[in-house]
This record gives sequence, structure tokens and C-alpha cells, in this order.
Amino acid sequence: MHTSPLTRSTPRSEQLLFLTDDQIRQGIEMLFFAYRDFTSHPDKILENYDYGRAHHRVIHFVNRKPGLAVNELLDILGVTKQSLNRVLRQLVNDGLIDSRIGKTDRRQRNLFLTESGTALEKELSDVQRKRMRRAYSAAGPEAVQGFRTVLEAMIEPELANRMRSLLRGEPE
Amino acid sequence: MHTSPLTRSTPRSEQLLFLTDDQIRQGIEMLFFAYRDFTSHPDKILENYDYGRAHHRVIHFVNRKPGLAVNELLDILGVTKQSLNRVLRQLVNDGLIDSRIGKTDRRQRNLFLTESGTALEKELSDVQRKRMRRAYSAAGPEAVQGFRTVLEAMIEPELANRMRSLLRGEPE
DNA sequence: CTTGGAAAGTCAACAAGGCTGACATAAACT
DNA sequence: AGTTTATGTCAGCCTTGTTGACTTTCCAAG
Repeated sequence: MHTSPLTRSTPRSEQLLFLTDDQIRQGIEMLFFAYRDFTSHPDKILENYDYGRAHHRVIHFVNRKPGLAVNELLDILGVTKQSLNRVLRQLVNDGLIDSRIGKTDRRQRNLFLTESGTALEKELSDVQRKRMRRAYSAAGPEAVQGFRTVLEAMIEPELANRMRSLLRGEPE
Repeated sequence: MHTSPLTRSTPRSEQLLFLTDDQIRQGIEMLFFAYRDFTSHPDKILENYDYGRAHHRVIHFVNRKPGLAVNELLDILGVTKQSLNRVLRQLVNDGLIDSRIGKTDRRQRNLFLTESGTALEKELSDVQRKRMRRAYSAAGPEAVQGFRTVLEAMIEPELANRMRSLLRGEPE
């Protein structure tokens, strides 16, 4: 973990090359293109089911933490309950998600993927993992470590912590 | 450059740790959160002008290559001309973008930022660069190199080349 | 010089997925 | 008993994407 490259004795210009406006701008653009490209394949699959990216996100996080409460999911996704409810209702009606009344708090609904929900999740995550794995193995372990380090630094620490605690452990 | 660690004779789990499903999944999620977090600040600024992310993208790429033709912009953004035309018309009407008839081919429109367009571009890119620079300098040069390597590997080579040639040189 | 087709603009209609506001219900908490 | 919380739902709005159809402009080939 780099603490302060600015204090090193190496020539200033060389050391800060990665922080020039041009380098930064390239990073921003690459992030834009990579993100768009990365989501395009799942988007195409979802069309066959008449679903969109919003459904994908719900399916992903319900699979990620089975038994997730609606409130937690709202917090993770950062959308309104009305917006979430629309896609969630479809997924429940279509039998991809099972919404069970909470055992301890009966106001809550705990969300689980059904068998067909799990199947779609697998179909979607397979293509994304395949693609990410291809990029990872082309780039190599050190690059992947750097990739993760920069992404981590890009996320607001407060947000990152909240997400971590929401997605941590205790399934069911 | 890693070629194919899967074909190596070392079934060493350590070597492939960065390619486990769990590692991949973490990368996917971090990309999601980082991208969303990264775009949230410009989005808030744009609200003050009653613009959205679509306007931001247009402003960005017109600034990136002044004199860009509408067709080129369509190719970069990957949306329909009707969709682009809506936001483009607003920006032209509001005097942020100057649409000049092409000198060599008078069917084409070459797009330029006006003074106020440049001002908004600066306002938007300042916050993004600031944020990206913060992440970059916290992560360090090696991490940044890795970040860029992975992103590069994530983008379809064909797409990457097309974008490169569209955005290259010859301004005006 | 005419005509085919490319580039651009526009109108209409629609869909996904955001948003707000208002309201209902059940359960938990105090 | 009364308040708060978790969830669901209805209605309506906005942005930004889509398709289809049509026009105008204008380059370039026959």
C-alpha cells in the first residue's frame, strides 16, 4: 500500500506522470467503456426474459445474501422502494424470487432465489465471470491487485463499510 | 503478461487465487459500486442545470475532440440518433454547443463547445478528476498501472480500437 | 444533369427504470 | 394505546433509451 509517493527522492516529473490530467482522463474514459462493455452481455440475455439491468441487480444481491431483507436491499441498491418494488414484484410473480415473512420480525420479508431464479442468476453471472476472468488472467495477478486497490480507493469509505456489513456472512 | 495459468502444470491453488469465483465476484461488485459512486457527484451538479448523464457524455466527448461529427459521436456513445438528437438539441439551444456545418462535407455537423459549454465541462470534469486523482494517489502508481491494464483487457479489442481512432488527434 | 444514397433532423409512440407523494397494513416498540 | 417501522401499492412524472416513418440536404456516380 502506497502511503506518500510525493515524499520520495525520485524525479518529480516521472513520479507524478500517472497523475497528469491526461492520464486521469484516460482512466475515466476507460472506466466508462469497460463498464458499458461489461454490462452489455448480461443485458442481451435479460432481454430474452423481458427483464432489465434492475432485475439483474436484485437477482445478484439476493443470491449474494440469501434471506436479505427488502430494507437491506434498498440500502444496497440506493433506489426508492417504489422503484425496487416494481421489479421485485415481477420477479416474485414470475417465481424467480421467494419472499418469506421474517421469522423474528414478521414485518420483514426475507428474499430467496427459487430454483429458476438460481438458474437465471447462474446464466448471468457465468458470462460476467467468464469475461472478468478472461480480463484478469490476461492482465495478471499484480494488475488485478492494482485494479482492486484503485476501485477500493474510488468508493467512499463510509459507503464501502456499509456495503460490507450489509453483505457480510450470516446467510439465513 | 500472463498467458494461460490454467494450462500450467502447477495446480498450485495459490497461483490462481486471484481467479477464484469469489475474487471475481468481488471485482464485479467493486466495479459496480465504484462506477455508481464515481458518477454520483457529476449527476448532482447536472441537476442544477436540468441536465442528465446523457448531456454530460456529449459535453465530455465534444470537449475531447472539438469538431467531432454527429456520426462519430453516435458511434462513440452507442445510442440512436434520435436519442442523441434530443439532448444535443437542448445543448445547442441552450448555447453550450455550437453545431457548425461541415466545411468539406456540408451534410455533416461539426460540434464545438461554446464558452459556457466549456465552463460546464470544466465544472464536471474537475470534480471527477479530483476524485480520480485522490483514488490514484491513494493507490499508488503500480496499482494505477494494474487498474488500467485490467480495464484495457475488459474492453473488446475491436471496440477499443474503434474508440481510439475516433478520438485520436486532428482536432478541427 | 439526374438520381441514388448517405447524413442529418424531426415527429410520434413506446418502454425501462429512476423519482415523489399519498396512503394502507401489519407488526413491533414504548 | 399510540407511535414508529417495514413493506406494499397506486398514480403520475422525468430521463433516456428504443423503433418506425418521413423530410431535407447534398455528395457522387452514372
